[in-house]
Amino acid sequence: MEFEEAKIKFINTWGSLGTLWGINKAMAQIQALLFIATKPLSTEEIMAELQISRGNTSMNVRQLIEWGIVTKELIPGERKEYFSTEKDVQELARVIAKERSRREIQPVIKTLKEVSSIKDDGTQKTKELIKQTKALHELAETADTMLNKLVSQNQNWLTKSLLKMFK
Amino acid sequence: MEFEEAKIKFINTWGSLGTLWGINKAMAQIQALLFIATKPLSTEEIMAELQISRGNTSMNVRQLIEWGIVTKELIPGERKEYFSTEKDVQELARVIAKERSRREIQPVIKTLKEVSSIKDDGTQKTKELIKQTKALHELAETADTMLNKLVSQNQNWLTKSLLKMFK
DNA sequence: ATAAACTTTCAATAATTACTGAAAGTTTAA
DNA sequence: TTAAACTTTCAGTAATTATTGAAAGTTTAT
Repeated sequence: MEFEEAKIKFINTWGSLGTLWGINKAMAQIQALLFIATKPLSTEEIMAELQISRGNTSMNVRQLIEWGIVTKELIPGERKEYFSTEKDVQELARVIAKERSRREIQPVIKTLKEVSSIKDDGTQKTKELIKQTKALHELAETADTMLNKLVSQNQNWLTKSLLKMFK
Repeated sequence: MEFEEAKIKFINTWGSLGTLWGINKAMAQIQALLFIATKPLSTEEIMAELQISRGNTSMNVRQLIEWGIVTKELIPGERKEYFSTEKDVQELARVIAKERSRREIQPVIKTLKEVSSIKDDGTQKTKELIKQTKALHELAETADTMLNKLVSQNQNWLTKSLLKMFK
C-alpha cells in the first residue's frame, strides 16, 4: 500500500466511524483530511480532495469549528480562509469527549434523574422503574465523570500507570 | 410526573440515545421496555406497548439476542416466546462495551495499524500520514483496552477508588 | 461606490436507513 | 397429518438524514 491508497483508506474509515458516533460522514472526513495535511487547507482544496460540494464543505467546517477541533487560519496576503485541525491526539480526545458529554450524555443523565425521582406509589411496576432508572443514572454519572477525568489528565504517566493497574 | 409519563419518557430517551451509538431506535426502545418490565414480555406485548409492527419487533429482538443482552424465556404451558433483558446495569455495560469494541473499534484499529505501517518514502506528506495515524492507533488501542478492563471489573470498590483518585 | 473574491444559506433532491405487513416458514398439539 | 399458533423473512414504502448548487450575503481592494 502506498500513500494515496493509505490516505483514502484512512479518510474513509474515519468517515464511517463518524456516522456511528453521531457526526456525519463529511464532517468526519474533513477532520481526517486536515489531520494528515501538512498545511492548512482552503475550502477549494477540501472540496477537490473529498469530491463534495461547496455548501457541504462550508456547513461541516463550521460545525467542526463549533466543536472546537478546527480553526480558521488567516494566511497573510491571502483572501481565502484556510483551515487546520488540532493535531495532538490527546487534546483531540479531550475536546471530543467533552463535547459528547455535553451534547448527549448530560441530557440523558438529566432525564434519568427526573424519571427515577417520580413518586413511589407502592406498585410493583413503579418500584421497578425507579430502581432500574436509578441504577442507570448512577452508572451514567460514574461513566461520564470517569471519561472526562481520564481524558483531561493529559499526562502519559497516568494512562500508563492505570493500564498497568488493570493488567 | 407519574408512572406512564415517566415510562414513556424513559423509553424515548433511551431510544434516541440508541441511534447515536449505532443501534436503531426500535432496538433501543425494546431493550428499555424490557429493562423496566416486571416480567418477561411477549412479541404481542412489545408490539402493543411500542406501537411497532410484528416484523420490526421480530428483527430487533433477534438483534438484541445476538448482542447477548436479551434472552428468550420459555414459560411452561405457553406456546409464545417471552423475552427479558439483562437487569444488572454493570453486566449490561460490560456486554455493550465488549460488543462495540468487537464490531466497531477493532476494525478501526486494524485499519489504523495498516495505514500507519506504509513504507516511508521520505516525503513530508507520507511522514505526516504515518505519524498521525500512528498516534491515533496508539490512542485507540489504549482507550479500547481501558474501556474493556474498566467494565470487566465489576467490583464496586474499584470504580469508587478510581473516582476518588481523580477527584 | 463598485465589483471581484469569497462564504453562507436553504429549498430541492438524493441517498440512506427503518418499518410495515403479508406471505412463507416452523413448531406443537391433538 | 393437519391445522392452529406462532415466528421469520423480505419486497415495497415511508421516514430520516445528507448533499447539492445557485442565490443571497459579506468582505476587501481600488
